[in-house]
Amino acid sequence: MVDLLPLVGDPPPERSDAVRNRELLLRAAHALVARCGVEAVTTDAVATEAGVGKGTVFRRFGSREGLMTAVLDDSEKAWQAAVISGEPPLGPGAPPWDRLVALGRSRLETTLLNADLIRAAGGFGRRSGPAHLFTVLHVRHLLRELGVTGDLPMLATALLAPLEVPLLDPDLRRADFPVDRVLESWTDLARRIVRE
Amino acid sequence: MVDLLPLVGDPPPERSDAVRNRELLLRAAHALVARCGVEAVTTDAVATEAGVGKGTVFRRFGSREGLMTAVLDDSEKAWQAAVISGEPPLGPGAPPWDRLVALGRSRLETTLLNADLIRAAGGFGRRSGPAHLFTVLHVRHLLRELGVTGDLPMLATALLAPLEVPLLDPDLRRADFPVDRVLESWTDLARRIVRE
DNA sequence: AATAGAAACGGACTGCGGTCCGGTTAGGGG
DNA sequence: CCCCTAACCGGACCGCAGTCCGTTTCTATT
Repeated sequence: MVDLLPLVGDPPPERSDAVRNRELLLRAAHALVARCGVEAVTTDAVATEAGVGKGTVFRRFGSREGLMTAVLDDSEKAWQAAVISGEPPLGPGAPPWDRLVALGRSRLETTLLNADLIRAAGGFGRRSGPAHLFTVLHVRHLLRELGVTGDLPMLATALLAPLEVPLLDPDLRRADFPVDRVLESWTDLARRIVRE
Repeated sequence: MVDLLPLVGDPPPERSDAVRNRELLLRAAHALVARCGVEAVTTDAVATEAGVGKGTVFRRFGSREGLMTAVLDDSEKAWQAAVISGEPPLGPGAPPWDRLVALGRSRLETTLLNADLIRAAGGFGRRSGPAHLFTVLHVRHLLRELGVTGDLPMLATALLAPLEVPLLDPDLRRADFPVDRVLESWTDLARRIVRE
C-alpha cells in the first residue's frame, strides 16, 4: 500500500551490479588513456580491461563517445571544485569580470590538455555532458552579475565556443600554439559581449 | 630540358579518369541523398551507384566526411553567387549592417535545411571546406566595412558559431524550432561585436 | 605508333562500433 | 528462506569506414 504513486519518481535506481560495472569501466578507461593514449580505448579493450562483456559498455554509456564524455566529466570534477570554492580569481571572491577572464584562461588550458579526449567524445566537450553544462551555467551567472541583459544562454555559448576544440583546431596541431594571443582576442570578445 | 624547376608548381594536375570519377561520385552522392536520405550514403552504396570501386571514393575524397563536405560545398555554390552578385540586402548594394543581418538569417536557414548532411560532414560546415571558408571571409569583410577593429578572424568565427549545427543541436530536433527568436538573439550578439 | 612509368583503379580484407538474445543474478514479497 | 520477475550480463554477430596491393589506364616522350 506504500508507493502507490511513484508517478514522477526518479527512474528506478540502478542495481548494485550495474553500479559496480560502471565504475569498473570508468577506471579501466582512465587507466587505458593514461597508459596507451586515447586511441587505445576501443570498446573491446576497455571491456576486457574492466573484466566485463562488451555489451555492458554500451548499456552503461550508450556509445564510445558516451564513455569518453563520462571520463571527461570525471576529470572535470576538480576544476568545478576550484570554481565553486577555490582561490580567486577563478574561485569566488574576485570581481565578476576578473573571474570571467580567469575562467577563459583556465578553460583554454584544460581544453588544450584534453584535446584528444575531447575529440574522442565528439568534438565539443560533448555539449550534453554535465561538465560542459556546468561551465555554461557558471558563465551565465557571471554575465548576469556583470549586468548583461539579453539571451544569456546564447551569449554564454557564443563566448565559450571559440575556446572549444573544433573551432581552435586548425592552429591546434602546431607545437607553438599561441595561447596568449588567443586569450587576448578572447578577452576582447568578452569585453564586447559585456559591453564593458 | 624544359621543366628543370617545377619547384613550386601546383601539385601535378589530375588525370582525366580521376576527374571523371570525382564527378561520377559527386553526382551519385547527390542522387542518393535526394532519393534515400543521408543515411543511405554508405561508401559502398555511393561507389556502386557511381559504377566505380570503393577505393576510389577514398582516393578522391579521403573519407566519407570528405565526400559529404564536397557535396555540401557543391550545393553552396548558388548561395555564394547570391552573396557576390545577387539582390540586396544579401548581395552587394545594401549597407554592411543590413548585409550582415541578412547573412545571418540566410545562414541559419541553409543550416537548418542541410542539418543532416552537415552532421554527416562532421558537425561543423566542416571547417576546412571552401564553403565555410567563404562565409568566414565574407563576414570578416563586412566587419571591416563596419569599422570593427581587433582579431577579425576570431570575431567572425565567434559570430558564426551560434548558427552552426552543433551549437543549435539541443533545440534543433523539435519541430517548432524558434527561428525568429534565435535570429533576434543573434542580431543582438552581432550588435555587441560590432559595438553598434 | 610504340613504350615506359607514374598514377589511378577495384574489390577483397581488416578492425571497430554497435546490436541482439539466451542465460544469469539481484533483491523484494510471500 | 525460497521464489519470481525484472533488470542485467556477455560475447557472438553484423554493417560500415577505411586499407592494401596486384592490375589497369592514362599520358609524356621519342
